[in-house]
Amino acid sequence: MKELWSKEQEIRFFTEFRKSAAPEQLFYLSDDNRYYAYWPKSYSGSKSTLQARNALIGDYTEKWSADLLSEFAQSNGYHVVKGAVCEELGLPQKSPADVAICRTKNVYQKAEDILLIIEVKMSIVWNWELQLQAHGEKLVCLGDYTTHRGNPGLLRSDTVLKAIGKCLNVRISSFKASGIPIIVLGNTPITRNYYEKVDHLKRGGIIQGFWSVNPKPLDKSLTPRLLNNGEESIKATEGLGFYRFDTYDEFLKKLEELFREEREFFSSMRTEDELGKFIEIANREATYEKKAEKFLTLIRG
DNA sequence: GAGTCACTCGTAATTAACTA
DNA sequence: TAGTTAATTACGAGTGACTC
Repeated sequence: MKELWSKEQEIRFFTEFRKSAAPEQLFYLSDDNRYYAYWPKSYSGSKSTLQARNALIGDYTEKWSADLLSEFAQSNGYHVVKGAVCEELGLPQKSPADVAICRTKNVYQKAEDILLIIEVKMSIVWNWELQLQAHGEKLVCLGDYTTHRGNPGLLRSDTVLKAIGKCLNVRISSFKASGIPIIVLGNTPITRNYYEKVDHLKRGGIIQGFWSVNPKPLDKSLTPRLLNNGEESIKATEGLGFYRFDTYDEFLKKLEELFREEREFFSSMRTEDELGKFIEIANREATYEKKAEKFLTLIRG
């Protein structure tokens, strides 16, 4: 049984990379010689911007996401591919799919063998202090993302926009992309400003969901911790464009749902007269599937 | 070795919301 | 209406991987 994102995963990240990286590569060093993962909001000393950690986080979270999907893929006879390349779908070697579920295990994929594309946008969510001690070292959690200056993962508008851009690039690359679902996988909520936008993206068939695999991004004290806008971490948006998973089973269920039905993305800018004609022609076909096929052929013609 | 790109995150600048 | 605070956007930073 796989586990979703939690403090445990972040401890593993720091523990793993501390074997090969100096504390200064993973933590900020404050004026009073303390190592912080993020600058605490209460800290007022001199600050720097840590860059050496970025690529490590990207790599770690992509591997972790691939592992999270591996059981599901295997049980269905598919493969999880990290960094899948498919020129046809606008996924060149320079900007491959972070993770994909495919029919084969090759990095180089044909469009028809790709079943799901996943864009991973994850960060370190909590703040941590590395305490060096005489006998080893200790990681102490200092608080959730409301307590530090960092704005992790999908809480950043530019991260969300970048994810949308990449997904859109795949969608418009080829008609072969129109049946492949695309998911943005994160470990934070999204900001209120994007609630309606992610729902529109889902309804429009561009991105099938912004999924958070972090069940408890906020620490709760005896009284529930509220965000500035007066709400706790959001479970889902109205149109399910954003969805937070609380258990691995729930995640599996949603994945199965995604694979169960074949979908077709289409977009167009046609006059009502043209659309009416297309519908009339398509309606002459015998079955709903045939009607849809005919309609899509006409609209793409 | 130069150039390009993508990674994430700090912060300046801008916009929105609130208060007196 | 002006001043203040909060929220959001956009830019640019260092690094490693990659290509030529």
